[in-house]
Amino acid sequence: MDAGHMDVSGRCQRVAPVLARIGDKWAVLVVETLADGPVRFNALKREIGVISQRMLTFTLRGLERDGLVTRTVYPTVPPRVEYSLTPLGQSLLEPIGHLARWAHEHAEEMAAARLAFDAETVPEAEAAE
Amino acid sequence: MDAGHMDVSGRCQRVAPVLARIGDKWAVLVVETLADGPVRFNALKREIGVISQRMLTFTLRGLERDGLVTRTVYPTVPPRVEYSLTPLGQSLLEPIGHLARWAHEHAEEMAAARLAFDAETVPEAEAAE
DNA sequence: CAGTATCCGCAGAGATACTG
DNA sequence: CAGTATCTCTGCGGATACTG
Repeated sequence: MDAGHMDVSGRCQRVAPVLARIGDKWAVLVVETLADGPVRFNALKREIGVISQRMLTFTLRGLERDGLVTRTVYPTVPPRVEYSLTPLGQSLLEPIGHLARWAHEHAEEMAAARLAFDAETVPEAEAAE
Repeated sequence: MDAGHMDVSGRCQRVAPVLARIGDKWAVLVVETLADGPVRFNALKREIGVISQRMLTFTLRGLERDGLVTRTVYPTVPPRVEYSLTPLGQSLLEPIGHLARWAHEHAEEMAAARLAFDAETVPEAEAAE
């Protein structure tokens, strides 16, 4: 874990898997939803809304594998499975909070930049026609 | 930009595009490489190492569109194009720095969790055979 | 040097149906 | 309720070749 991760420009690439997790379309959403406490599978599904079972299961597996969430099964007659954040998962809330703050504060700037860029690009495509 | 982004659990989804950027396989890498100052296209390519032209161009376009980097063309005989971070792009260095810190500090924990999870899962698959 | 254009393979992701 | 299994389609991402 100390070497063999410098394949890019000399910067430590241990961050790459974390970036991948953060970039995961659903992972952050699930973590955020779990922030307030344990949530059952279908409740999670309902909260997120548009996610498919397959993706939710897949995402939860990944998070569980990375030690970010725990899966607790209550062997009741209607099966009841609760997911909750591990301390590691909770600690992740901090950096993604920073990210969310940045996103919130600069969303307009980015949107404006996009409009400006598209205004510069799209008309050319139309004019070429 | 004030409404119509609450499709998930009531949390503002303006962060989603930012998350997508961060999650972009190459975007963060490019931004980090640009942190020290303007870099030319091929230098960028060489620094990153394994990226294809297509992806580098694509990534740079996206970053430019989002107002994170600027593209400056010097009309010399051998074309010279420099990319550099905008103030917005530089401000992004902060949250991803937090993220990198977290990644660095918890990489071992995550790796251990993975090993434990796989040790729990893989043998079952082998035992079933 | 700095791209653009084209083709292709593979993984991500949704829909659906079935099980314990 | 909480998944697993299968099928499929989209689009990311790489390799290659060509252009200004």
